[in-house]
Amino acid sequence: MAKVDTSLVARLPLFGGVKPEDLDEILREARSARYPKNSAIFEQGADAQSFFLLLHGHVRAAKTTPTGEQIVVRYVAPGETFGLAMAIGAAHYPATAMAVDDSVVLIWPTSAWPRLIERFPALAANTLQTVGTRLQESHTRILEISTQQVEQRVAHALLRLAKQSGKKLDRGIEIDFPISRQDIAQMTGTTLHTVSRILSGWEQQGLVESGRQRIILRDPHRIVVLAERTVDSGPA
Amino acid sequence: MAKVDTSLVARLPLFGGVKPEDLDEILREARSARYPKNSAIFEQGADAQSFFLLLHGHVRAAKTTPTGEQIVVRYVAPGETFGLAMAIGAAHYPATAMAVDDSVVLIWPTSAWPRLIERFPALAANTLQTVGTRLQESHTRILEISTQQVEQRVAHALLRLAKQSGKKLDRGIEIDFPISRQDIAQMTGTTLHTVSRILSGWEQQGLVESGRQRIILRDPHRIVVLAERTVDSGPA
DNA sequence: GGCCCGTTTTGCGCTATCGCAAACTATCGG
DNA sequence: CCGATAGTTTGCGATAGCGCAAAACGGGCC
Repeated sequence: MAKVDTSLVARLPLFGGVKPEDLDEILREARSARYPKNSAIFEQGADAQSFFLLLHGHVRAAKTTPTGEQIVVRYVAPGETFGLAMAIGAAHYPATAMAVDDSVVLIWPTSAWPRLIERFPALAANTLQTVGTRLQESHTRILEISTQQVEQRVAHALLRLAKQSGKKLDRGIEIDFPISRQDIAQMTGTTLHTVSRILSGWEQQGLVESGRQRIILRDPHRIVVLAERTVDSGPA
Repeated sequence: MAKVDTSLVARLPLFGGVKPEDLDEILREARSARYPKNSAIFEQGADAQSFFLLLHGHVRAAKTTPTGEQIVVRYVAPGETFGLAMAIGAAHYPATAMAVDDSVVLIWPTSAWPRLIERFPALAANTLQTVGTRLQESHTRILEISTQQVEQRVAHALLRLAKQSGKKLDRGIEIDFPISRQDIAQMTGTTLHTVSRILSGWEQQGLVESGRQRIILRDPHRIVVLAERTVDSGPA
């Protein structure tokens, strides 16, 4: 049913070690769907009926507290899976997924997962690998929130976004999907006000160029320096 | 070689869906070892030559920054695995593991993992599950550090420790391994001073009873209330 | 072309929490 | 039994970052 080009997805880590003909079979179980910019893909707490592979676009996964505050768990880039609640044995999605750009995804029913990993054990191994990597990143993030100041955390966050979804311009590297100050605040455990102040400062120093939901790193190297700078003071 | 009683480990989540005779085979690949209190099991950055299953005792996994600050990634309770670097495709341990109590572990060589999961796919599925669960917990922790104040975070941390490794006393619930103010600070992203102040306060209110590396929750219910309390003020 | 709405910027006072320093106190080894 | 050591408590000043409020700014829509 899915008229997805096999060759496009064959190289993804998820399918490493899977034979081409098997890949066909796996893909046959999926359907594809398009989500317009700013549409919800699934909501935190909803039944985890499907899991997803992002083909085009960008998806924001965010977790909300009972009192309404949000954090951005991650931005999903093309080629990555999301909504893997079932792999971890959860009946409900632990976060909300929203397309931040027009996005195209492959969708498998959660119910297909047990059969898939039984027939294709490499899937489980590959998924374990990516989930494990995310766990590590998550720990790194905890380490940063716990030990660094806001400016450094913002620097790290932007550098990561640039690496994951940066678009090379001659003026610098642009994060190639819409992202607000608020979003960055939710990635770094601070407020949009503080992020705004920081970016304003950086803009004056020529480190970044930014506007409405748009950020260009003009001097990535100096931002790296900022990110690694130890707490103590600047020039005496 | 391992003279471990099969029945003791058969019920662990890791071995769910594994036939008893297979379990024998798996265990034959492991050796067991004893680590005295405060001895290191592996160091962050070292070659990930083994992975572990904790049988008795308690292990602290901590991550260190280049500048020496630490955070506690988690406390490992009996029956849990740790040091799974290979499952996530890492050649080196991303954290340091230390026995906080005299501990007994099963040790498999990392090199055995690929073969094990090939022969026993349930192992991969089970591990995926536990790693996924840890990922979720990790996200919850980020959410807490980002949105709650220190007192609430400490409350949550203690409640979790109590649930995971609490020993029922008639005076309350005791966390049944040695844990310092510093440790709790490293779990909650604060300083030992702040933790000390908070616990002192709680002690006066009869919420806890604590001493040197020892904490008893005397009134878990009221601590739950504290943990969930929204930021704003107390009684007017 | 003008209006409306979501985003961003910025000022300002406030405070939770840190950081340092110093005193105190269990616990363990001898 | 006593001293050394690691952990804990507490005071006090400093401050990074928050929270509120208001203004400026785009950009798209009609």
